[in-house]
Amino acid sequence: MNFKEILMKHDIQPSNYRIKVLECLSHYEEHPTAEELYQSLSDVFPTISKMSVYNTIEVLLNAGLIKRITIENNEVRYDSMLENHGHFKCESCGKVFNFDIDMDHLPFKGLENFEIDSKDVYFKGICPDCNH
Amino acid sequence: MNFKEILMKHDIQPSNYRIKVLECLSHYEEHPTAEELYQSLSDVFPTISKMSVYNTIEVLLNAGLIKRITIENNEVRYDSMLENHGHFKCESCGKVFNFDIDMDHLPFKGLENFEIDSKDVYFKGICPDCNH
DNA sequence: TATAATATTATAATCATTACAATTATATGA
DNA sequence: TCATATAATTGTAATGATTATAATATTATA
Repeated sequence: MNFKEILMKHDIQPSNYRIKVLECLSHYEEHPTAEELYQSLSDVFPTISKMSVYNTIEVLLNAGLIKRITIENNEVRYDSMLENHGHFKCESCGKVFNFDIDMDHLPFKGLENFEIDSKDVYFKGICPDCNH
Repeated sequence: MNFKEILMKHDIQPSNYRIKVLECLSHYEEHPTAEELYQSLSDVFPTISKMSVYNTIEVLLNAGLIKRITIENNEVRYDSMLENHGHFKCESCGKVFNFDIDMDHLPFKGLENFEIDSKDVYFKGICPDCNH
């Protein structure tokens, strides 16, 4: 998986920031907030501004390479778009887990004339670690 | 359906504000923001403060009588808890529609040891009115 | 190299929500 | 009924993530 090539295929200049954000979001089970992304990138690029993080997110969102997750009020997280999956948020530790779900076979009805562009499934509860 | 009795059953004093908020949220296909709730209540109670709307929402949320919907970044909406349903947001007109979905038979796996307390399904796309 | 286009930065503004303290209304016991 | 405690409501200010805007730096390309 070469993030530089992915970016170029989408006509986006593969700047270091953009490559690094894609890389961060592709780590399994990582669903950072903009702030957490800023912290991560600061380790590698000490002079980066928070604006650059927001700009980078914006560019990647528009290209459809990443995705916003808004399970909770006041907590916007980001995720890569590698495959369809649901998100489980532990209400105890706050961690967000991916889980497998077949988005093409959800048992819904009543949207016959609607054009459905995206589907999100969010669960909340307690994760095994917190439920010992 | 008597909102006053519902509130009393949950040990909540049935103030006029609380009754009215429950009533607003029980209207089918209404998913107001806090701001929109404030506008609605202002029509009936001209002296109401926005703080009272937030307080009332908080009380009803804690009692499990209403529910937050956070489909989009920066747009928190509220919904009654009458039955399980999914939410479809039209990306053209912004309206949020309910749709039927069988939450007890979602095709997911991988959460064997997780305690699942709530499930939300959010779709986005274009509604029939906007897709003429 | 020169120029245009794009990326990055810094600063200030926005705006929904929250915090907090003061006031008002309601419930309950004497 | 009145006094007091409890809860509800209000007003003001603070918070904090995101956005807007303009200036600067970098990159691409002729």
